[in-house]
Amino acid sequence: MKEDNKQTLFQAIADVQRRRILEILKTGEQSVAEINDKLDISGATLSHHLTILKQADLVRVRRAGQKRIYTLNTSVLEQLLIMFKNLTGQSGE
Amino acid sequence: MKEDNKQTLFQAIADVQRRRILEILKTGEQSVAEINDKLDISGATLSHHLTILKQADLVRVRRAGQKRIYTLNTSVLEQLLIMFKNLTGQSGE
DNA sequence: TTTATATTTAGATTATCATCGAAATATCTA
DNA sequence: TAGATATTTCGATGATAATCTAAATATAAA
Repeated sequence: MKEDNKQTLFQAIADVQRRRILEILKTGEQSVAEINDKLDISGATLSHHLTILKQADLVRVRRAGQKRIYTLNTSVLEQLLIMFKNLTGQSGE
Repeated sequence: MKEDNKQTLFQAIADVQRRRILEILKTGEQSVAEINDKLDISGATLSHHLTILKQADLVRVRRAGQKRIYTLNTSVLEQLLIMFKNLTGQSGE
C-alpha cells in the first residue's frame, strides 16, 4: 500500500468520533440519521467525518431513497490490521 | 484501557515521522542521534516526537553518558494491537 | 574548569483539523 | 408541483499540531 493511503488510513482512525462511527457500523449498516442518533455531534460534522472515512475507503455508501446507507469495508480493515502488525513487529499471537 | 490513553496512542501513531521512529526502533535500541541520522527532521522536532511517543508509553528511555537510548515498549504495542483488532472486528488470524 | 557533545526546551510560525449554523441539493410524498 | 425529509456543502472559527532556530541543560573529556 502506498504511503499516502497509509497515512490517510492512520489519520482516519486517529479521531475518536470516527472510531465511534466504525464501532457503530460494526453492528450493521446504517443511515446517516441512525448513526447521528448515537453520537453527540451536528449533522454537518458527522457528514465531514463520513467523508474522511470514505476517502480512506473504510466505509462504503449506497443510496436508498433519501437516505444514504453506510457500511464497513472489512477488506480495508484487514489491511489496516496487517499494516499495524508490520509497523510494530507484533505477530498478534 | 481508558479512552484518554487510547486516544493518546492512536494520535501518536497518526504521524508518519513517529511511525518511522517506531520502525527504526524495531531494529533495536538506539540513541537520539542514531535515530536522527535516519530521518530528515531537526533535532528539536525529533525530540518533540519522542516526547509524544514517551507520553503514549510506546517507547522507553534510559541514559548512557550524554546519550539517551530509546527502546520500543512491546507491552503497549501488544495492547494497541488488541485495540486494533477490537476496532476492526478482525481476529487477525 | 573550560570546552565539546547530546538532547531538550522555549518561542514563534504555519498548516491542519474538528466543529458549527446556515444554505444548498436531492429525493420522496401529497 | 409544493412541501417535507435526509444529507451534504459552504464559510467561518477556535484549537491542535508539526516544524524550525536559538537558547538552555546536562554530561563527558581535556
